[in-house]
Parts: sequence; structure tokens; C-alpha cells
Amino acid sequence: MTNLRAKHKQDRNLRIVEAAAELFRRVGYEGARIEEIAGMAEVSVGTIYNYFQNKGEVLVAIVSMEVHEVLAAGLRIIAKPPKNVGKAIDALIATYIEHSLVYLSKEMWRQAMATSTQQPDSPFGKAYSALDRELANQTCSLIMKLQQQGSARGEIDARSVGELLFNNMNMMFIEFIKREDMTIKELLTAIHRQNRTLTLAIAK
Amino acid sequence: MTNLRAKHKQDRNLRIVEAAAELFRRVGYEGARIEEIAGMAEVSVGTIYNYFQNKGEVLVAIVSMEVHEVLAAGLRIIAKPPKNVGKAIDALIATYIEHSLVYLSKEMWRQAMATSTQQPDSPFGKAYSALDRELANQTCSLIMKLQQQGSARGEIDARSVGELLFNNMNMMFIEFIKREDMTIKELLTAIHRQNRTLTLAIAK
DNA sequence: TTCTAAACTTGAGTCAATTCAATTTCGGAG
DNA sequence: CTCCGAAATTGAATTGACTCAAGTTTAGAA
Repeated sequence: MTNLRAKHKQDRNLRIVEAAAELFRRVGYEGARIEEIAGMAEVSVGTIYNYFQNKGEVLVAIVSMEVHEVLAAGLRIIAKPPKNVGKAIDALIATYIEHSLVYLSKEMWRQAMATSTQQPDSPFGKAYSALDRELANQTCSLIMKLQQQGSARGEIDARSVGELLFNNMNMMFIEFIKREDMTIKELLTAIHRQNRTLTLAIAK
Repeated sequence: MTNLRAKHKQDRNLRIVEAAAELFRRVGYEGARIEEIAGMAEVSVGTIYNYFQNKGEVLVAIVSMEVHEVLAAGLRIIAKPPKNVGKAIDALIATYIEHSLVYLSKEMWRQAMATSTQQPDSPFGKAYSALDRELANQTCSLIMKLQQQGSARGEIDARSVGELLFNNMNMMFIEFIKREDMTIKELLTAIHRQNRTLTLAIAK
């Protein structure tokens, strides 16, 4: 039995993340005590701090799993996007946003974003930024794909446009998670309206 | 001597904010102990918590002063914007961003943004959102002004375009404060590039 | 098999934000 | 001028995240 050590490590890591995910969902991020997470994961408090720099990082680890699913869903849209530029962009954005609340509550998103802003250089702060960059890249890829399909003008800079669309969506998503009463539908409608001028300008 | 109570209140509030501002600047947000802020302000720890819900809110109060200055500077640009659409937008954005680091360090911005995301419903969380909205409105106003001046197409939706431009800038600003090595110049160049397709589309 | 050092875990202790019951101060009615 | 209750202040006590010195486990060399 080689690498018993590595196996234990993986086990403990998983147990910590799962315990935290359940507690966060049940009592919220602030309500979850590290000591209780440790108890549920059958690990000591110190061990949690051996795996994660602080409480926020445990949450960002959960976010990271969620975003990976979002990225996978995004890939499927890009593989076969609607011909119409506006519809294609709407489809990608709707996919991102509808997937975003499957595992995470608005409160969890708020905490995760706050942590990644507060500590951009911590391991998970970096991981979070990397995920954001991947999502932005995916948005740029969609624009390029639309250019290849002949539905978007070839002369526009796909990267700039993709970043602009992604940043706007991201900022609107932040507003969305800050407002407990805002619905996904309202969010999507608002973003669609904001994008309209630009999508008309890049459509062929 | 009527309203001695109100006067004391105002005095203490000011002393707390000024003490905090100095300490934050000198030792950073994390390094500033509430007890020391209290000492400098000649107030007890409890009193600080009577005026502010928590440490983060003290910082957001400082940010709020800074943003009010930014808004005033923005007004001056809108009063007499460059004729060229691209130049006008660049000018407004440059004004915002160059003013943003006068009193606040990147670290202070990170903390303030984190707090306002974490606690959107606290008094200062709301104040922060309101300021953001005012800035967005100002950006929309610039677009409308450009339409009136005849430099931007009349048929575009100024509000949508303004929000899109502002949200992109805001998101880029967040990236900027997360990266200690990124310069204002780099930031402005990146935003300019992202805006180009849209500004070309709305220019007459 | 036995031993050693490196890697990992542990939980009592530290530290700093936040709370709250007791105390003080203020406005104005009598 | 005196006194009462509301409003504000106070700082010792509480709370909970985080640390670190001591103890335990594992890989693999002898």
C-alpha cells in the first residue's frame, strides 16, 4: 500500500470541503464554526488550517468546483452556438448564471467574492482569479467562433468585445448576489438590454 | 446651548473617522487595532461600535468621502466634454481612476469592496452601492450629453451603453486593485482597448 | 524487522473584534 | 434649580478565528 499518506491527505481534504459545504448551506458562512466543521470532518481545527489558509479559502474551494461545472457547460454552448449573435451571447450568459446558484447561495457567493478580493495573493485568491480569466476567455472564444461561422463581423477585436461583455456580466452578477430580492430573470433581462447596442454593432 | 448632544456626536464621529484614516494609511487596515483607533479618537471601543457596525464600515465611511470627490470631478468633465466620443469617455474614466488613489491605497480599496460585498444591507454597504449607482448614472449622463452635442448617435440607448461602460471600468478597477503591480497607465490602456468597438459604434 | 527523519495532526492557548450590563451625560418638565 | 428618563458612553467579558509546540504517523534506508 504505497502512498497511504497521499490517500489520507485526499480523504481529509474531501471530508473538510464536504463538511463545510453542508454547514455553509445549513447555517450560512458566518454561522458555521470552524470547530464544528472540524468535528464533522473528523479532523482537528489545526488540520483545517494545514489544508486551507483561512475560513474564506475553504469556501473558495467550493466555489471552484462550481465554476468548473459552469465552464464545462459553457464549452457545450460554444461548440454549437445559435447563429444569431445576440442569441448566442444570451445563451452563454444564461448558462453561466443559471448554473451559478446550484450549489452556492447568494450569501456564499458574497463571502467568496469578498475573500478573493481581500486576499488576491493567497492560493485560492489566485485560483479564483484564474477561473474568472477562464470564463472571460470562453466569452472571447464565443465571439471568435461567431466570426468563423460568419455571423459576426471579422474586423472587430474579439478579445476586447469578449472582455467587455464578460466584465459587464460579472459586475451585474455581483449586484445580483448583493440584492437578495433580485431574480435570475431580472438579471438576464438587464444584461440583455445592456448588450444590445454592442451586439447590433458586431452582427453581420 | 441647545443640542450639545448632537454636537458631541458629530465631533466624535469625525474624530473616529480621522483617527482611522490616519492609522489605516500608516499601518494598513489589518494592522490597525480598534483599541488604538479608539485611543487616538479619545473614545472608548464601545463607542466606535455605537457609530459603526464593524471595522469594515469605518473604512467604507472613508471611501465614501473619496468617492464624493470623484463624483465632483466627474461633473466637471460632463459639463464640458471633448467633442470626440472616444476622447470624452476616456477623459471621464481617467478622471475617476486617477482620483481613486489619492487618499486610499489599493489595500484599503480591497478591504472596502470586500466589506460592501459581504454586508450589502448594512448602512454603509447601502451607501457604497448608492455611490456606485451615482457613478454609473454620471457615465450615462455623459453619453446623453454627447448625444445632445451631436457627437453620438441619437438612436442608441444612452443608459444601456453608459451602464456597460461603467460596469466594465468597475470590474477592471477591481482587477487593478487586486494586482499590486498593475499601474494606472496599464489600466487605462486596457479599458480604452475594450471600449473601442463600442465607441466606434456609437460615434456619429 | 528496526529505526529515523520528514510530514502530518493535534488542541490548548493567543489575539483582536465585537457585545452588553453598568454607568454617565444631557434635555427639559415641574 | 432639581430631578427623571432617554440617549450615549464605557471597558471588562465573550467569542471565535487562527497559531504553534508537542506528539503521532509514515516512507523507506539499513
